[in-house]
Amino acid sequence: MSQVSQFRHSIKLLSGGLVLTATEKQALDELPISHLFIRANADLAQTGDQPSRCITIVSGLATTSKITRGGKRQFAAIHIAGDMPDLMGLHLEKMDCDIRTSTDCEVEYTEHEDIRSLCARHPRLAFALWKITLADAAIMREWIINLSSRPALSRLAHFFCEMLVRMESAGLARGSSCHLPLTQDDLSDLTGLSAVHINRTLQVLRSSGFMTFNDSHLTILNWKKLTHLAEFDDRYLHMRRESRLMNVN
Amino acid sequence: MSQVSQFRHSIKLLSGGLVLTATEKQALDELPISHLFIRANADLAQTGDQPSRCITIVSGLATTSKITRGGKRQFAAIHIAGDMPDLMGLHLEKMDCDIRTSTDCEVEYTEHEDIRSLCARHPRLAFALWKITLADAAIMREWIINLSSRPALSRLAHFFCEMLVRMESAGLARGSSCHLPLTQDDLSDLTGLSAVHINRTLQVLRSSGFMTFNDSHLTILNWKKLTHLAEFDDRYLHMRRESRLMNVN
DNA sequence: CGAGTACTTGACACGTTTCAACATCCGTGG
DNA sequence: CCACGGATGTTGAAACGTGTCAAGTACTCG
Repeated sequence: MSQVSQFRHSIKLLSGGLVLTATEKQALDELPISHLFIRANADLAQTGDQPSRCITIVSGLATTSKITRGGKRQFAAIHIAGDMPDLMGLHLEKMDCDIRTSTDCEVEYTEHEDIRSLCARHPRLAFALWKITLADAAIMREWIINLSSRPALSRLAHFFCEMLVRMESAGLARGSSCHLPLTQDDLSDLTGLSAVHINRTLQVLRSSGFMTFNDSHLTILNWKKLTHLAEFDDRYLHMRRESRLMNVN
Repeated sequence: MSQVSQFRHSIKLLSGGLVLTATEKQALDELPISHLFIRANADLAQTGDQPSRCITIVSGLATTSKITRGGKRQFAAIHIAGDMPDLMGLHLEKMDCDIRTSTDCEVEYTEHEDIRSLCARHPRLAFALWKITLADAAIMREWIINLSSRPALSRLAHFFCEMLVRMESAGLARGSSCHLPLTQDDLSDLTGLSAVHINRTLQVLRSSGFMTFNDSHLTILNWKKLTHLAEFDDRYLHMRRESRLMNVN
């Protein structure tokens, strides 16, 4: 029996526990999927591309970014295992952003044509994929709020809260800790703060005792106080209740 | 013969010129739609709601916002005629944001159940609606860039560039000018800048000679220079070439 | 006429950026 | 083995953009 694809896994996971029928399962199993390993800092898609297939991340980190005139790269999203970062390419003619690996990545490719035909035949699977793009949009909405209305300390804290919940939901956290290989420069591009200020803000977070971020390792020591500081409310992530972080230490 | 709904019009417009088949047209015509007038500053949907229908704006302005702990309202999107601001409610269980009218609005309501059944029977219409949500997401991506990487002057200019292109595409602009009933407080919530700073920045924009914003009226006097100042590139709006602003004055 | 809303202005405070120097770590090649 | 360069992290001091507060104007509407 063939191994279940990350693609199928993502649909189940992110669709809020959709129970697949036998024919839906079969359709997913028959979906041609190719499996690839990609090095860090490689382009998965570039602005202006018209991709013919879409990516599911099996492992590693990737980012969605745009370049501003100053040449500075600014991140608009970060993607972890299970995410489908260029699903928008399925319906939009051209990519309006760059998608790059941030670490070595294992990815699956699925042809747009196959997905379209799958969606046409199985509306519930189409809805599940559609929902994934809507959940991604919800995250962007929250990022807009985070960027425009929270000072450095809360903003950075908010980012870490989001990442731990998402990593936990992807099965990549142990307790309230996870591997998160981002440099302070990455955090700068993610939060819109200067790298120097990220450094100082990290020190404040560390000294608060609520969390640490060292050696690519995020550890949250006081979830309650950190979420309060960050004004973090995980409802925008649209995850199922039972999969949420419940630690109250 | 019944009047063509804004819903149907939006699907055609935003789907990049989808040519509807006879049966698709019929399906759209048979879609039950109710028509309502809503006063300014009224809630269309609130955080936590589980809406059973979705809105198409026929006229007026609406916003998507979230409240931060300070009680400050921050906008994550602004919607004009033809937009479907709560389409995410079709697949997400609960609203993660508030949607409110900003002016008096004329709206259409369509039941989720009817849309779902329409989508199941007509995949191309499903794709068109899906694409609308993806185009909205693309705007949010650009807002993230705008908020995190551009100083007040470019940021505000960028917002005005976007609005003129969108209004033009909705048929609501005359030349390079449009009615845009937003207060400086609204602009503050839209750009993440203080109202006082909006005021000063507007003065700079005015004195630059590139544009004016007075009496709820936006006029762009030098499109080329303003877009350059704003780093505005309309490709993220995913409109069809021919509908783009072509004035180079 | 008074109240309310939107807009305007000035002075000052504060958060964040910038720049420049330095520390640390790590893989690579001599 | 050590020397080196490059990427990453750290620190200090100064400059700058933006926020805040407070006062005042202009306009509309009842």
